[in-house]
Amino acid sequence: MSSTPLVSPVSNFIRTVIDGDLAAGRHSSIVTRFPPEPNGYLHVGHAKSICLNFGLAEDYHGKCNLRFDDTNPEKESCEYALSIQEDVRWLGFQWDGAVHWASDYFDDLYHYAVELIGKGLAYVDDLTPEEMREYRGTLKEAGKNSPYRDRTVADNLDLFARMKAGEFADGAKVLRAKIDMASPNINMRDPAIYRIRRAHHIRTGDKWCIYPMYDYTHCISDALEGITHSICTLEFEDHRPLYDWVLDNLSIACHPRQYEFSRLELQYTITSKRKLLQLVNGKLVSGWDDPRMPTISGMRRRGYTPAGIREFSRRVGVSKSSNNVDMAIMEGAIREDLEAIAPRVVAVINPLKVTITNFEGALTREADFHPNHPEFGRRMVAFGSELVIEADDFSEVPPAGWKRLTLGGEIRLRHSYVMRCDEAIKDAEGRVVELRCSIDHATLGKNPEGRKVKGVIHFLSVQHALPAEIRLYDRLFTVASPDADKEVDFCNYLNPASLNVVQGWVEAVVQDAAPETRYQFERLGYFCTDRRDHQQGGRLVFNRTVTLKDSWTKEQN
RNA sequence: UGGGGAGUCGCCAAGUGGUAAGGCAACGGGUUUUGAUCCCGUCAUUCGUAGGUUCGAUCCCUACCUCCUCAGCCA
Repeated sequence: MSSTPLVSPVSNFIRTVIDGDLAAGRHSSIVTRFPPEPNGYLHVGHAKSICLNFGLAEDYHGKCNLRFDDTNPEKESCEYALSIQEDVRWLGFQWDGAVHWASDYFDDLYHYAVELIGKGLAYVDDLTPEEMREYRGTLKEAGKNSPYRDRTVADNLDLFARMKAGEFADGAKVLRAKIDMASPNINMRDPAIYRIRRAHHIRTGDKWCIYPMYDYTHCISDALEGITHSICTLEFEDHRPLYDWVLDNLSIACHPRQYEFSRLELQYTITSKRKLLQLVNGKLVSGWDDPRMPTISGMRRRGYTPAGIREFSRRVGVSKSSNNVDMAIMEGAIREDLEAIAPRVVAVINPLKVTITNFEGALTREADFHPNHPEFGRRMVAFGSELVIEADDFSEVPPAGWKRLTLGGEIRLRHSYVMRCDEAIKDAEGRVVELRCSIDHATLGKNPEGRKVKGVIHFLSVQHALPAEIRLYDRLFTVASPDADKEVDFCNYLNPASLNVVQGWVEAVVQDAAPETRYQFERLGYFCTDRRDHQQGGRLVFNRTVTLKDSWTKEQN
């Protein structure tokens, strides 16, 4: 039931390119692709890429493929591939046709390699990895040719066939593209395109002992699928000449064009797969889907909505400049969606007992689930002689501008009576432990006469409320760029208060909520029943997705 | 002068040789039985710096400055 905002797409350089290609007749429609390696869980950066690629296909009435770049069997697993598909679908996208795999093209890739060898454009090299690094040169010095570079086509053909046949040990030889060891672009200094690796592949099993490299595979896979615009992040800019070189030298008619955009950097979080893995392995978070994680599964569990994440992606746009996106943009996008779709309900997370001294004759009242959407329905708001309110809503010595409860003061109990606090009862240490209050029986559903009551606070009738576990999340790191300093381990910046679990009370209507049900707890924020631990009709567990905007607290600081 | 990129409001980000969109944030004000939402208003004489071309430059040219990125048989 996510809302679909009727907003126009934001202009960006990729759309400009597409518009030009379409206008010039270079393509009649576009085909994009989202090409993850199934070696980990997707994060918010991938979410941006998904929204970009699938979004472009939608906007231009084209197609978008999901293709797994599964050319490094040692790192890949079916579990990852499955989670990636689930994440893409959850975000609200559907790939064109069946899922594609680079491994679908292993035979083609092999034959194209043979074609390259036949043209004298690839050779089998016996250099060790260390020797290869030495021969490669440096950023400022040209490399030098391998002594094996001039093997004959016949020898290369024979050697490559034997590599495939398993005659050589892992790492003993590689197939290299023969380009230019003096190129200022290191990617063009005879890059390896096939290596020998006896590893079990999740799809081809033990059929192959040689596997193609990314640079060689990606462009051919794109071409084979008829991709028109191959969009990736900026670090592949230097690889584009190689992408083009491979396709220019092969008998493939299709030549997709690669475009690069800057990867997303979100403040107070990290998106490095390696570091995310470190958090999981080090048990610093509960798992890949810990609600504090910037993974898609983590954001989902936290309560972020697909429409909210899509809107976030639209708002941050696509460019080539490095960025450091303010969390407020994400939170704003999430709140906007939740504001429209989340039923309102009451919860008290830091309870203070209130006794109503003149309860006799008090009534209950119906209240809307959403102030601007009567179609969401209504529910009864229970009242009782014993209530709980937020401890924060009472102050003996209120600061200037206070609109909440204070000794002798009146407030409106949301959806109920106007209440006055007559007495504060304290414990031995002087802490307020209970309030004795009285209600104005004439104020149910109407304003009191002769006076204005500004403040409104929420409450729950103890007798009717249900206990619930409420998990309050804050940012995972204490600094905006936790991994900016290479000298300091980002774990030093973990926020010790990123998770605060409290026992609170909720309205009984939420009792039968299914996992992943979203609510606004009035005046507190948006919450979502936990996917894993919440039990419908049983143990109630809520995750705080995001707080409400709070101009009062902000003003106090 | 190794190659490749980027520099427009606090954070994102359009834009074009014709006189700086939008969003987020912020700040005022109004409505409100959520200090929420909603509504109204304010928020870059200026586009990294310095020159040049031009009637006119953020956009073209030159030089400079800053930042990012590349030396896996990873992707």
